[in-house]
Amino acid sequence: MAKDSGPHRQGYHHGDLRRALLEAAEVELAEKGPEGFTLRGCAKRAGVSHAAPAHHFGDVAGLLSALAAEGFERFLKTTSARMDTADPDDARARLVAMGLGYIEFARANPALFTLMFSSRKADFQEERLQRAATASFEQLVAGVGAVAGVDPLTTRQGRRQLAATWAIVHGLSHLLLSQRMKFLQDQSSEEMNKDLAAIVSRVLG
Amino acid sequence: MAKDSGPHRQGYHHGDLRRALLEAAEVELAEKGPEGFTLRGCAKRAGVSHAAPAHHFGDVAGLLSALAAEGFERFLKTTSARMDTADPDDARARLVAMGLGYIEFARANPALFTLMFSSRKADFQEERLQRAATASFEQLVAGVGAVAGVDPLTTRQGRRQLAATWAIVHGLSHLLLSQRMKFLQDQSSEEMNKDLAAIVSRVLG
DNA sequence: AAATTTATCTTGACGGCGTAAAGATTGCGA
DNA sequence: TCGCAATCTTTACGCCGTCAAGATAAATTT
Repeated sequence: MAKDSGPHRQGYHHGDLRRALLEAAEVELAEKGPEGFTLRGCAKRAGVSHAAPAHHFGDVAGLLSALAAEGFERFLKTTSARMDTADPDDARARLVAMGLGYIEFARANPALFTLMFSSRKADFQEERLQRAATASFEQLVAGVGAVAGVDPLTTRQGRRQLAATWAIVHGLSHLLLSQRMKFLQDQSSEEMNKDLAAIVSRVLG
Repeated sequence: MAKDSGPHRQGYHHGDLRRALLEAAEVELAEKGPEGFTLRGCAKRAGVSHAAPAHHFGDVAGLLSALAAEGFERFLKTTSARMDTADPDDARARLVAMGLGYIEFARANPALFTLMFSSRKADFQEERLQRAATASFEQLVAGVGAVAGVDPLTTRQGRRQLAATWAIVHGLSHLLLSQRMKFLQDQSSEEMNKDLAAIVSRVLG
């Protein structure tokens, strides 16, 4: 009687509802935006009752925290992959590449990025989320440290360099996502990417 | 029978409910955050029924749009006042001052700033909001133009300078508001302000 | 293999939300 | 003064998140 979808869902029990709900939540987030997101909508997408998510995630904050944690894990993969395309001996080029990966992730996953950086709907005390977010931060610290030659957190100049690096890539990401940089976004995609690369490498240089 | 609060509210009619609702909305926003904000909460704060706001603002988006418009108007005043504390002949110093005013406003009005820049709950097609936001943008363009010597929107280098300026101050504002720059915020307030000034003036220099 | 426990999901209910419609009250112009 | 328009309240609807209780399936024990 149950309509199978994939290897799971053979009736009353789902099989891997946790995974299905996370995927449904990402779609819900992308389609409705972080403000229109609803738990019941996720349940409907996953084909279960509105109260089913509670058992796996407790409440809506639990689901969004898990999704945000996955977001940071994927975020780290994206920036790492970008870094590895640069000359391994050129710390500055690697940091610039990481920054461009930061912006790339934001543009490719706007709703997820917003959840990760512009929302209080996720609980950043939750362990997995905290660890994933910290790992991304530490990658940034290491990247700036490789350029500066010291741990940026230990010196005043290092902290300033760290803050400037983070702020420029985060500011560009956030302003692009909120559609406020029309003067950049009205251009062709290649032109804009050239501008972004030029801006980031100038500020980090 | 009616409990007077101020010169208005003499019974069934309020007197200046529109103004009272805007003030209530700002308090509601500051206390509950942009996510916990409710229209009924605003009405309760203003001492009217939950459906009263509809007549003045239509729906919740109308109220938040009006509040965001006021936010941008105050924002422009803040940045303008900051600019005027700098040497009138030093375009760069004036731009840096404006950027620090940008950050200052964000820190002084976190919930309002979030509504203005990180929310889709306001309708940016609404005329007054659009005009107020545009005016702030134009001030930024003029400030960068005064440093560059040309209209930044007309040249590639100008657009990059404009984007970098905006991104650095906006990125710092947003990351500070979301409590993610602990390595800056753990310091004393004066130390942090010195860092912010150094970062902004270095990027704009 | 049967019985029992545990995990998973559904159903139903509650209060709070935004909003629409209809009624009550007041201010204002004719 | 009378009638109209503006302002506010009341009531109602559907949707939301969450809780509690029940149904079902899987796992474990005997």
